[in-house]
Amino acid sequence: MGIKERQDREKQAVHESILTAARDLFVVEGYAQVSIRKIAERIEYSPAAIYSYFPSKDDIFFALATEGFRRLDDAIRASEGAADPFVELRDSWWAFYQFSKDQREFFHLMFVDRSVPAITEQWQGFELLQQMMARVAGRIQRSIDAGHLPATLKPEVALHVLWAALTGPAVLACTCRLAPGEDGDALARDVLDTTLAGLAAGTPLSFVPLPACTPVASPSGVVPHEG
Amino acid sequence: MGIKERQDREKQAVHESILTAARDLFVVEGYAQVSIRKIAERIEYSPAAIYSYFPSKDDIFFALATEGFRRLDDAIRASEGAADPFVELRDSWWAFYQFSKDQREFFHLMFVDRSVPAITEQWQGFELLQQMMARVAGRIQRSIDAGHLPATLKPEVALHVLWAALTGPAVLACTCRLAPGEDGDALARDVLDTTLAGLAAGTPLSFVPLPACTPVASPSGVVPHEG
DNA sequence: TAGACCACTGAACACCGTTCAGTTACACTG
DNA sequence: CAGTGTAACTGAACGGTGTTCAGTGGTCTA
Repeated sequence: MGIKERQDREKQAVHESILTAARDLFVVEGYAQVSIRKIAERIEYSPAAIYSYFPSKDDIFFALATEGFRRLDDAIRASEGAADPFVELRDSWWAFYQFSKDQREFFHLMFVDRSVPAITEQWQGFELLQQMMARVAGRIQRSIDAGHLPATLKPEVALHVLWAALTGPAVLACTCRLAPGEDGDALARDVLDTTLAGLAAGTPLSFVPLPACTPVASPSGVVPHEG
Repeated sequence: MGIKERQDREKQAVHESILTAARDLFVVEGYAQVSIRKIAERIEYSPAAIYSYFPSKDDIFFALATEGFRRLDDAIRASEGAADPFVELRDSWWAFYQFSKDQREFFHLMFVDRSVPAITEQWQGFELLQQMMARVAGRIQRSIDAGHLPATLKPEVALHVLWAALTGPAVLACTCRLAPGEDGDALARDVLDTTLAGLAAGTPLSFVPLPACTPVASPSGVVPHEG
């Protein structure tokens, strides 16, 4: 009874072809330029057919964002191998930044675009993300063990700090917000080295309340994040 | 001969009302939800009338982004006053982060949204931006003079590093990319303190070439930035 | 072979940004 | 005051968007 299998295979093939068409279009033209009709034309189906495979356009790009995390994982794993654990840690984050340049549209989808919903445990790429983070956290731990970073540093805190700090220059480059003539690579490198130096300096993190900061009343309404 | 003046005033009033309507709509609903037709309905003009005042929708939001820089400037100036120059410097960047939370949609327009074109010297807010940067650079200089930061540090380099690093947590919060349950404020504070500690540690910046990093061939095509 | 199922289509809906011919109200000129 | 020119403004349209839905046609099942 291979009929069901063949049908499943065929469905899967169309499913894949939609993703391939969407990827091909958005990698060169960006999210905003990709329409359901263009995807449909490319795979030689009617626009309506796509809705048998994905509930909405955003779901197609959510799937691509998930693929983006796999690609990022590959890039970070490819940066393994340096003898010095601290150099290897630095390579991880340089790979993260390089990913934001080389896979610009994927990066935008994963970290910038608001039409991609927030990260939750339910998301199918969540486990991969955790594995990826665990891998980098391992490199941080080895740097601690080797004495490059203070023993008081929690790897997961350092991980988030590095992640957030490096996201900055990556986003600025990705959204063309660098000052005219500014060197994005130099900026990213400076941010990376400064953050690593700051972590090495052993600043207490996530514990001290902010002293003497300008008090700002923040309206704490729940901000829905675009439908 | 006040006729021309009155007409100019009236034109200016409509011009303002368009910006006001656009601002009111996008502050609560976000850029994507604001349409020319909604703005037109709000100011009780036909959609086509708006094109007598702004060449395109993007130009309306470009004007609002410029206004956003004025608001950011206000927020940073309001953070002045701490006795210790290093605390005042820290307050500047905390104000920057708070701005990204309190004026979420403005921040998004200014630093994240790709439909806002790249910053150039021709842009009318460029001078304000430079003044704002000079003000913060002055705070950095005072921190150097007071011995909180090394004398070898170039204020403008430190400025860009802080800017880029703080943009990271702000963007992650703004685009809902924080891990479930993650405290955005704590992350921003950690990034800020780590970066300041890194700068204080006197890491050489913008000079050393990257040693032992994974070589990545970057396709250096000019990436046009969405029409 | 009859019937069920389901992938798929064509047409439509309600939007969008933008353009343009044409109207209308107003200021200036003779 | 009458006529003219100008510029603001409108209504309708164009070509696009994401999405929905009734209907069709082919394939598999009983």
